[in-house]
Amino acid sequence: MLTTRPRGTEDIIAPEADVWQAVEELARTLSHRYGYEEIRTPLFEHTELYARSVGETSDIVSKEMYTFTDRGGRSLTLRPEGTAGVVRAFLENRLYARPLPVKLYYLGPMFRFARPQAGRLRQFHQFGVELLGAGEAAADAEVISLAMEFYRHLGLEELTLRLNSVGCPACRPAYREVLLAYLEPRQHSLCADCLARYARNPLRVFDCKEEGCRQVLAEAPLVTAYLCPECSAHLAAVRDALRLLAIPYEDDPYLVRGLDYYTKTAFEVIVPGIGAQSAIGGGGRYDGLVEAFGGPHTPAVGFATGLERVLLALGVRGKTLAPPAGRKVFVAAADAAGAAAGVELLARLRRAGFTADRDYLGRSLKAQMKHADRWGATITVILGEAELGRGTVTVRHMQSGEQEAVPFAQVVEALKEHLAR
RNA sequence: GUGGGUGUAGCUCAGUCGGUCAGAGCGCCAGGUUGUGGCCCUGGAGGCCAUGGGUUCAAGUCCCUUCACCCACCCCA
Repeated sequence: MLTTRPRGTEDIIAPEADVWQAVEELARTLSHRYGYEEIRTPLFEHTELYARSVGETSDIVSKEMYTFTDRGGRSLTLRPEGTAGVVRAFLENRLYARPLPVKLYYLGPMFRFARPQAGRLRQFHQFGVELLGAGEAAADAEVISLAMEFYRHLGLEELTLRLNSVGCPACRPAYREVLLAYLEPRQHSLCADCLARYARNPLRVFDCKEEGCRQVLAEAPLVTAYLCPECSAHLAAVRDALRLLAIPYEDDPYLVRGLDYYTKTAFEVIVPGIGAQSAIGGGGRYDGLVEAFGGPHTPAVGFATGLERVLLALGVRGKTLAPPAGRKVFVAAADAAGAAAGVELLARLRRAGFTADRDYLGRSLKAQMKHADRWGATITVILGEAELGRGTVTVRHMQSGEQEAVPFAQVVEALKEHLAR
């Protein structure tokens, strides 16, 4: 156990770590471009926060939280998702007093205690945005637009955007009754899981893939048919806005997100080929959450995407992000005198912005050359008594194998020219 | 929480009906070059064959336990 990482966690090591950096950089760049600013909330919050926002009956709260008691006897929970913490911070820091809407993005680890499988870890990473203080359908469309742009920049294709509305406190309760009335005489056809859902959160029966349940659902009343005029108009407006942005989508009346705080818009992005967990991102509107926490009425909409799943999708398609520009210089020493002179040269190269390294194992020149090659040096500078006697260094271009003598004092300048291209 | 699969060197894997079975390729280190990488040749390091039991004269090789990983269900990112 000493050398084994906890189940469902991963070490991210180069070269994969480079891909992570590229993806994260894209997330930040795009967010800023859309006017979002970063928010860094704690990795753990009071357990109560999640219980009251995500919902007691949700799977996340009922069986997936990493909850612990600290030494002060408080119940804390490692964040299972980002929205609750952002909303808490929005209120605690009185961000509602800032010019609305407040646009925030976050990037970091989330924790959920579930059995790991393809695309599912116990510690995973999300990039998400929250747009608080805007109730217009255009806001929903913007959030979706940012999400789709993120995927597009990464080169992900074959994505499907699924769209639905889950109603609001004005219409959902009534629909819930209608649905319950429909399901009640058909309980015998439902699977065990759905019977539990029927009792706790009937909307989620729509998630079921069991044949029996699907047959029952085929005739079931759909939430979209029972939306109040406001929700109905909102959904239509979101569709219009998406068409205006030329973002393709599919209406999915069966899409019901598992978190209690969603109202109106719910959406999900699906990608094929990454296993059973094909949703790489999702989000929706939560117009009542801020108010439920005692804040001012603040309609809001957000989105989050799982970075592990994004990387999976990238890998599946063999897409690779551009590697960092090669400016790697290795300083090799032919002898002790060269090694001494190389120390100073190495420092100069690094100060000039080069990625530069040398040998620290006292290895032969041959071994140093081999190491330089494996390391990916574009240029190796060779130093020895012969060069020092002439006041030069030998610059070897690793790809072509060509070498030239460059005056010791002008090495940095010469390499800048060589590697400028 | 449930089900299925897997677990031999750093990596990918061979190991036949239990009896030289502890191996290969790649990688790593070194030598072949006296100051020079990529190809080639040679040599070397590295494994309580996941773990703990059991069966047997004898077990990576059969049986069971545990753990881990993978995949699927649940659910979601």
